[in-house]
Amino acid sequence: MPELPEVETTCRGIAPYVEGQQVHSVIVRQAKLRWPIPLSLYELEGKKILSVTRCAKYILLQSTHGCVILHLGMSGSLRIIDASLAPEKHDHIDIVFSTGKAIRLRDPRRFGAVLWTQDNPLEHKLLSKLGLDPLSDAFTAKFLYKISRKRRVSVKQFIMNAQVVVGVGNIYASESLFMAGISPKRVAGNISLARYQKLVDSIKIVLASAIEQGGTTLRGFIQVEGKPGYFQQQLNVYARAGEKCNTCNTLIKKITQGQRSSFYCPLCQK
DNA sequence: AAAGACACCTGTCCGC
DNA sequence: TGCGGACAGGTGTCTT
Repeated sequence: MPELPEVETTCRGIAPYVEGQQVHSVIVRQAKLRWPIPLSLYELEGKKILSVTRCAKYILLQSTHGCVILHLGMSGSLRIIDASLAPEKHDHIDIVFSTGKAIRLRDPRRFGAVLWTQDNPLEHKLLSKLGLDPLSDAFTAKFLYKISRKRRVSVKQFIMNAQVVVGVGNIYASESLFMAGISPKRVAGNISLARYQKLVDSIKIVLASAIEQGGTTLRGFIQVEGKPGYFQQQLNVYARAGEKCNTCNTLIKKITQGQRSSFYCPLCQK
């Protein structure tokens, strides 16, 4: 699923159908997601949605009295549908509006989450300790350089650490490191400020570009209107093990780091 | 405090 | 065609 660009694309897609709308009903067909769907979610019924925002990879639906905290996990997606449309196998939750439209959550693996809070969602346990948003001005080379000193973890795992920077998942971590010319195996604490500058620039470019393309679709990820994202057409290394580097024709390598696959060009990335 | 292993769950793909 | 195993875009929690 969803890394930051897919979540951002999803937010933008649902916002026009959701903001300012009255919730008619909440339908839960499968309550066993990552955490059980709380019964308090039904408090959303009758409320009006004020805003749709993204915080890290969480989608926040702020209503007049309480906020839905939604996460798509590995395989989740949201669509806007007519509420009368028959649900399919993994369509677990609908939020139905008085307009007759509904948000429908589909999530085969059920690593996603739907929670409800009456408090400030940013103070929620899941959100309060998150690192910087990579698209914010606060996310700078100086920041990465400073907090990486004495860290012995690989740079790839470091930029995937949500306590450092949020939203850089497995695809865009590999892609950003390729663009920056940095090996994913480099130790985070040994990287120079100048190279972190290159990395920060690359992360921002890769993510912004992926958002423009509607995200990456590898295994059926769909956007709100049911279309796929198109960024996979410009992946340089991710899922390309054994293929030729687009820059130098060297074969792309695949290694395992922190139990996740990493892809890189051994010649372009040092 | 940091790093690593493991957990959650289903679908798909590849080799035999 | 069927079956077993590896693998998949995430992240909280527990153990070293």
